[in-house]
Amino acid sequence: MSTDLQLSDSEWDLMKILWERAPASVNEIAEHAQQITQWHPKTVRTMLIRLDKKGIVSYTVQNGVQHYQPRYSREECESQATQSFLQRVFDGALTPMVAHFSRKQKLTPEEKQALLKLLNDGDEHDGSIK
Amino acid sequence: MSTDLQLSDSEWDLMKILWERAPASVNEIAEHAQQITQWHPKTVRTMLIRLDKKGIVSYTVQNGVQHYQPRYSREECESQATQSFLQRVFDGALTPMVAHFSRKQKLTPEEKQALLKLLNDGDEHDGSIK
DNA sequence: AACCATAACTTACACTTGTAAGCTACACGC
DNA sequence: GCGTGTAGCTTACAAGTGTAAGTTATGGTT
Repeated sequence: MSTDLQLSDSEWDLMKILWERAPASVNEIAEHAQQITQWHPKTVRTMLIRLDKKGIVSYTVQNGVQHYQPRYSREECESQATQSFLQRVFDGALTPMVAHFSRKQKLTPEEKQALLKLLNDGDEHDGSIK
Repeated sequence: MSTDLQLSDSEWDLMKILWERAPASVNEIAEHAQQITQWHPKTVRTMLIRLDKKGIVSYTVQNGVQHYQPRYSREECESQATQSFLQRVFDGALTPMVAHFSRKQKLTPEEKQALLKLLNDGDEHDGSIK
């Protein structure tokens, strides 16, 4: 299942809009897209058609107008993308990536706090060290 | 500077070989590549030519044979890739990505330990909370 | 019934990527 | 000097992406 879910850069931008406001007509989508990008409405439609062919979105017709919606949650797509990114760049491991960030001082104190909290919370509700 | 550095999937695989054994002849590279992929040596050459055109690798000629080498460190490329990945998928923030991982229980206890250590070490040698 | 606006469908075209094949030129061995 | 094997150069071709334009069909308005 979850056949592929490889989204291109632009597709991500488009999907983000869909996840927020689906189901939406092409016009609604194109309108919101233009607040972020320079896409012509025709471009938006083409992209939606392609996403549909790839099985990533679907549409229903309401009052003779197509309303598109994602077939996968943002979470699912994030998961796929993260996996394949980590695989590609860091050979599959998360730690080196964060290490990288840490080294480069790209972490704000707030982020550090958030991460620490996350990790500690996780510990509690998991608890096992095998 | 560092013009672009967007590497494709296959290019990453190839670059990983280069970072390990550069400078290396096409044959050496192709040989190592075949332990990982199914690439024909001609394919490897084509990829190197393209990477050269993109300014990502360079070569010197030794005994009439080209020896290729990266023009950017793996770190630099990782940095770029991570930035653009986080931007694309998580709107630029690292925390949600790790959160995502955490939720999905994808973190092994070892990874958690490593991450905690990282974050704490970072704190010490940085120390400032603005 | 005819017309017009708008939605939808079909087609286009250049660039990138994956994956090489074919041709050429030089270098070494006879 | 001539052939033969490699290294390198040129070309190819299909799928995917970015970015639409052109054409048709359909529903609402007079």
